[in-house]
Amino acid sequence: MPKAKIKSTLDSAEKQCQLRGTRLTQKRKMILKGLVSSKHAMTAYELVDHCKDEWGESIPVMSVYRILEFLVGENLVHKLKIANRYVACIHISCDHRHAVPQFLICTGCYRVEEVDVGRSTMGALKRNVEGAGFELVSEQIELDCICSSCAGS
Amino acid sequence: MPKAKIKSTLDSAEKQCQLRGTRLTQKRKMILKGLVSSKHAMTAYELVDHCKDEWGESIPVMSVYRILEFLVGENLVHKLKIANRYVACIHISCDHRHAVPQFLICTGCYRVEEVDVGRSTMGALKRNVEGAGFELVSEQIELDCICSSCAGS
DNA sequence: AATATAAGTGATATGTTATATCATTATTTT
DNA sequence: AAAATAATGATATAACATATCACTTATATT
Repeated sequence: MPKAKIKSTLDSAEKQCQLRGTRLTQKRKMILKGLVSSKHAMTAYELVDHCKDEWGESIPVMSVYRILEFLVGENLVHKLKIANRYVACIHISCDHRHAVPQFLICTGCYRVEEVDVGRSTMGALKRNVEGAGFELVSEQIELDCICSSCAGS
Repeated sequence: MPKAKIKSTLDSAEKQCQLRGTRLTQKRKMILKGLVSSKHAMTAYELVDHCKDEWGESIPVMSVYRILEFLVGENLVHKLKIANRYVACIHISCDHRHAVPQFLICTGCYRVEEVDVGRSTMGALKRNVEGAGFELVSEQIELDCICSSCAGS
């Protein structure tokens, strides 16, 4: 991802936080930057290492988890539960509210693509949920895949 | 689940293993029984406790993980990755191959319902996968929900 | 039946992911 | 500046999972 795009994404994130009256602190920005810069979903511990290696910053893992929790709450980051990893939301720059996300997660390298689930598709899944007397808590589809690069090797 | 149904399910599982030339040993049967008897998805450690409490059997957690791996391989048990838990397949008794499963997982009590995803719905999700140059590895949809009983309280 | 082979299980250690709790520091409000 | 609130650090531990080697049980071969 080009530097300029990263910067504008972080600026956009900051603006969104300001609007909501929350603060994108330096540490939070750093974690978000780590995720925005990566095509791959990362664990909290990998982010600790990344901050140390890339910027010489030692952030305790507890803080990273808290920061991730904050970023998820601000809709800037998604937690991928099937992988126990985190990715930046691809919609940070385009302010608008996005549709239900479908995450394609490479089980080889954890590269992630985020696409939109169509309304009718989501409707069908939701009808199954309601038909069983359940309520959907988290509107997010995660699928174990392999990316072209991992499939080729 | 009524005792008779549990027994017939285990018998069916045993038969399927025989056909494939694999063995449903006593320990494996015990773990499967634990899952078949439960409406709730369970962790490996919970199964250790269950075997101890219910049948006075001490099974090391390492063995439980191995047994779960076996049972998943035999399509008798599903691993729910978003919950780090396991559930018995609902199709053990009805020999036939089932469609792509959609798991509705209560985040409150881990009660699970397994339903079928419609062909067209799955087709739409798959097109998204292929459109991004990925390949689906595991045909299984898991959704975080709340069950009626947990929603009521 | 005795032996060889393979499959299954036990024991031990350790790795990975995540949370609880209390202390400290930084920011905002009064 | 003091008080209140928010954020972070430090430490400990819980929860989930795998690696490896030893031992036992079941199956196949002689």
